[in-house]
Amino acid sequence: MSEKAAQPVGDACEIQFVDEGKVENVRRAMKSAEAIGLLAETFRILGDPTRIKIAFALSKEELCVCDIANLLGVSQSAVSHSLRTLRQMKLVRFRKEGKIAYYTLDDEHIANLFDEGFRHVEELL
Amino acid sequence: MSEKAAQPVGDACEIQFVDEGKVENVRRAMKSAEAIGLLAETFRILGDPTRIKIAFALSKEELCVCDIANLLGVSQSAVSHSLRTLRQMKLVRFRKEGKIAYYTLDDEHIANLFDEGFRHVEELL
DNA sequence: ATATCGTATGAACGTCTGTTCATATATGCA
DNA sequence: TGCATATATGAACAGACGTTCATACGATAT
Repeated sequence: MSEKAAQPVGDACEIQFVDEGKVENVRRAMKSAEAIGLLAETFRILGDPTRIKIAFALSKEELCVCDIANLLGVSQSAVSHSLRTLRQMKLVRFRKEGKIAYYTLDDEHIANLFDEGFRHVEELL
Repeated sequence: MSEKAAQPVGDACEIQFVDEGKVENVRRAMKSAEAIGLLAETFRILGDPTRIKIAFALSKEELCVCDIANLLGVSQSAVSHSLRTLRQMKLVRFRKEGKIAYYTLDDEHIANLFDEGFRHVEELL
């Protein structure tokens, strides 16, 4: 009998590449695992209707938690939890004035992400 | 006794706004519910490590399923499922040549999203 | 002090999601 | 025709996620 059983019967194309050259190109252009992980995390955080509405609103105006909740029709608790998530990813920042917390976008790039994203989305409407 | 019990005991700031003017500005700048929903969905889809790696790779080169799987060290099945998700959001497109399916990014804007996103992320590293 | 307001947070619950496994389809080759 | 290859897909399971509810915390006002 032949020795083909020596090869682990895993998924297709175990070792060989269809286009070695292209794969090498991509390998060279690939970002660090950390960068990709952080970018995925950033997109994931923005990939929630509540959080993206909040972030988009904050890209237009500095707002307090209370006004965000009313504007979006979401509970104060949900907004606060969402803001914490956005904060942890350094997407928003806040200052406190008495008992009121005013939030803004922390990063200019995020507003650009929205612009670019809407450009993609408008082709789907 | 006073009539303050007439106000529903819900979350803070029931009816009044702290900054009516700002809220109005945001209201005017707000995108349609569909657009926001689609953008959130787009970000959500890209917010997965496997899918973002695939999409990023495809932003550099047209690749077949098999090479993507090997390049990223992910099972063929997982890649195929991921590609379907990306396809449904019109993020990637494919052509078939014999038994091989070659995928590419469907939208230029997505590559720009990556550029802008990495610019944000690099400030966190 | 005590009450109220704006905000934050922990726990809990139901839902959604990504992977794996098994299998199906379809093309190419012998 | 039969077999290997490349890809697609359905079911199922474990883990993650977002909201709600209750409550805590700090600041202001009475």
